[in-house]
Order: sequence, then C-alpha cells, then structure tokens
Amino acid sequence: MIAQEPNETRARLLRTAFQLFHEQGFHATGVATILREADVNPGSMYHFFASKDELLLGVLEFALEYLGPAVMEPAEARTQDPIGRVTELLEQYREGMESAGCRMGCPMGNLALEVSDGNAQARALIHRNFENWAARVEGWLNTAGDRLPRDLDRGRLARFVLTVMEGGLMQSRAAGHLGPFDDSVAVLLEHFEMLETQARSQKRKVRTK
Amino acid sequence: MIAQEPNETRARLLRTAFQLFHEQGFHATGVATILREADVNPGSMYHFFASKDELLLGVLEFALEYLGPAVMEPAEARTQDPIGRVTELLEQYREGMESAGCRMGCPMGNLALEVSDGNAQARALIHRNFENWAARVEGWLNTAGDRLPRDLDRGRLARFVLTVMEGGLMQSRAAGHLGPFDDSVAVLLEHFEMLETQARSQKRKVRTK
DNA sequence: AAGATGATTGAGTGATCGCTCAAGAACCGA
DNA sequence: TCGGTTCTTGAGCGATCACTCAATCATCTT
Repeated sequence: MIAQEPNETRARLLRTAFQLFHEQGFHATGVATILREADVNPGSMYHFFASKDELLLGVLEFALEYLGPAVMEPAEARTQDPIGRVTELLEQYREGMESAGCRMGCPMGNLALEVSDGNAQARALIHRNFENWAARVEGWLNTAGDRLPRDLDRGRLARFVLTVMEGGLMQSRAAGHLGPFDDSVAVLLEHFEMLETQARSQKRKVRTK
Repeated sequence: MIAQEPNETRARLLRTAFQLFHEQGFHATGVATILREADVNPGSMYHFFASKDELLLGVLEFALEYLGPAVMEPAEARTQDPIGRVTELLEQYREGMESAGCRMGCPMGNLALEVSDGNAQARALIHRNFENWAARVEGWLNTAGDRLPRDLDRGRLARFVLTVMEGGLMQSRAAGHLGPFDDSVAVLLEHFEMLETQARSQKRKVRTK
C-alpha cells in the first residue's frame, strides 16, 4: 500500500512500552498495563505486533532511532571537546538516575540482562544499540587527535566508557545512591588523564627527535 | 518420612531458586518451576517462605554466604599476588560466561537490575553482596603496598573492578561473545599497569630525597 | 457509489500466575 | 505413650497472563 504517515497508535504503543519496560522491566510489565497507559485495545496492538516479543523488537528498533537525537546529540551540543563530551554524556545519565530517585538506570542495560538469553532477535538489537552508542563515542575520541596516545585503540576505549557507565549505574541502583556511579566515573576520568599524560610525553619525544 | 538433616528442603529450595533466577531471571521463573526442579510441594515452600519475594530474600542471603567459599576463595587460592588475584577473579567470571555460551552472566548483577526498584529489602541485600565483593577485593589491594600509588583510594578501585566486570559481562551477553568483556578487562589491566608505573615513580622520588 | 483495505473495538479464551489450607505424617521432650 | 510442634501433602483458589476474533468503523481507489 501507499506509504502513509507513521501510524499514531503504533507510535504511542512503542513509546508507552519503552517507558514501562524501562520503569518495571519486560516481564514485570503486563500487556494489559501497556494497553491501558497507551489507551489502545488489545486487538489494535495485535494488529501491529504479533506478540509481546514482537512489540519488544519494535521498542528496540525505536530505541535505535531514539539514541542519536535524545541521547548523543544533547551531549554533543554541550561541548566540542571530545573528552568533555564523554563527561557530559555520563553526566546526562547521572541526572536521569538522580531525577528517578536512583531507579530505572539505562533502559538498554536493563533489557540486556533480562531478555537477551531467551530472544535471539532482541539480543541482536540490544547489541546494535550498544554498538551504535560506542561507535558514536569512538567518533568523538577520534577527533581528540594527539591528546590521546598514538596507538590507543579508540573503539576499545569507547566500549570501556559504556562498560563503566552500565556497571556504575547497576551498583548505584543497588546502593540507592549515586556514590558508586560517581566513584566509577571518577576512576574513568583519572584513566583519561593518565592517557593524556602519556600522550603528552609521546609528543615531547617526537619534538626532541 | 526419611530422616533429614535440618532444613534440607529449605536449602534445596534456595539452591534451586538461585540457579533458576540466574538462568531465567526472577520474574520469568515461575514458582511452579522452582517446586518441580526442587521436588517440593507448594505447601512446603510456603511453610518456609511466606511469598516468592521472601524466597528471593532467602536466595540473596544464601548468595551472601556462597560468595566467599565459591567465588572469592578460589581466586585467592590461585595466587598470593594482589593484582593477580583480581585477574584470576575476572578470569573465573569469564569461564563461567564461556561455559554457559555467553548466557546468564553474574547472578547478582541480573537481579540488581530486575528487582532492586520494587523491593527495598532485596535491594539492600544485593547492595550488601556488592559491598562484600568489593570489600574482599579491597582487602587484596591493601596488601599490594607500594606497588600502587600511596594515596590511591583502594576501596574505590575495588568497586571499579566490580563496575568493569558487570559492565563487561552485560555487553558480552548482548554481543553473544566474550569480546566486549575481554576488551573491558584489558583496559582495566592497563589501568592497573599505569597505576603501578605511577607508584614506581613515587618510590624513586622517595629514594632520591 | 461501490468495493477493498486498514484499523479499531472489547468481550472472551485457555493457560499459568502466586498462593491457600485442611489434613496428616514425622519428630520431639516428658 | 502422649501432646505439641514442625514439616509435608496436593487439590484447588481467584487473579492475571498473553492473546483471539468476529464485527464494525474509517479511509482510500476506482
């Protein structure tokens, strides 16, 4: 059929489900709750999504589009500095966590641990979300030039930033306060400082050649 | 009835539930499944645990005891070297992940993201599990003496090791292979090397005073 | 206007959820 | 041997689970 404007009901279902999966988790969120919150009837939902699992796949694809404009671009807008952008990005997650009373954390991280074992397609989409996240950060780090060591694997470091963010949020979730997250970020930033120190000594060596 | 040592049924329920929660998650595991696997009748379970949530609390207390003998002591047995013990500990989690086909990951991490929002007591126990884990690693790091910088916060670094472990496992879960975990551990070990380098230069300065 | 297609309605499905409880068996000290 | 306590049995409870479908409405094409 001729392409029509994006279906409003479908979009509302995706937004509502994304929100509820983030707040309560996938299994803890009943289809009935999603339908009530989105003000949609069961038949309508099953017109667009064959099952709750397929709705999850839709949500994960929605998150893939959501990631750039809602997460990465705000951090990019705050500063041009490559490493400053990493700091801003982590600060964004901190604010999200704080304003939720140390609940919820990262939506993708939560789903990664809850559904990635039993649903291969969901696992693949979560993986793609992580890869996109890290690729964007890698892009920032690539613009850092000789502020970072010459032979440093930027992609690996970008994934490490994700690792620290997810691990820090997890512990803060359990702690009920942001201490563990802040500590983790602090060590990460010290790591960056050591890398920058290392890079400066490399530059000095090149100059004295 | 066959004579049993005290609370054998209770112990079997805790072991079985711990295993199933780890494999499938808390909400995805039905009470009926636990009862079938543990070969226990509903009435028996509800004699020991007032609800599924209370069973979870029992499991988290069980994990608290399980942590030392089953996780930390094996790593301690492999080497006396403080930083080597960190490496061994991470290697243990790697092996667990590998032998499970990159499924499951860390039982405490999974539960942290699934149940810590809706159950305050569970959150507190998960937090205590994390704190015990980190405290044990901190104990190792404290024996490293001047191999690490003098004013380094050992407790913070220990928690950072946990952060990297959990974040790395999460990404490997989504990826379906151990690449992200290995990369994260590699960066962490490079961080330790930089700290050791820093500590060596401190020693040199002290000597030349 | 007529027909085709897409989208919505909502009562209702069987299955499974966490859980109950009355009855009885096993074990205990006295 | 007895009464008291702890533990086990398992059929069965109401609630909720994910999901169905025939009927109806809305929109577009011809």
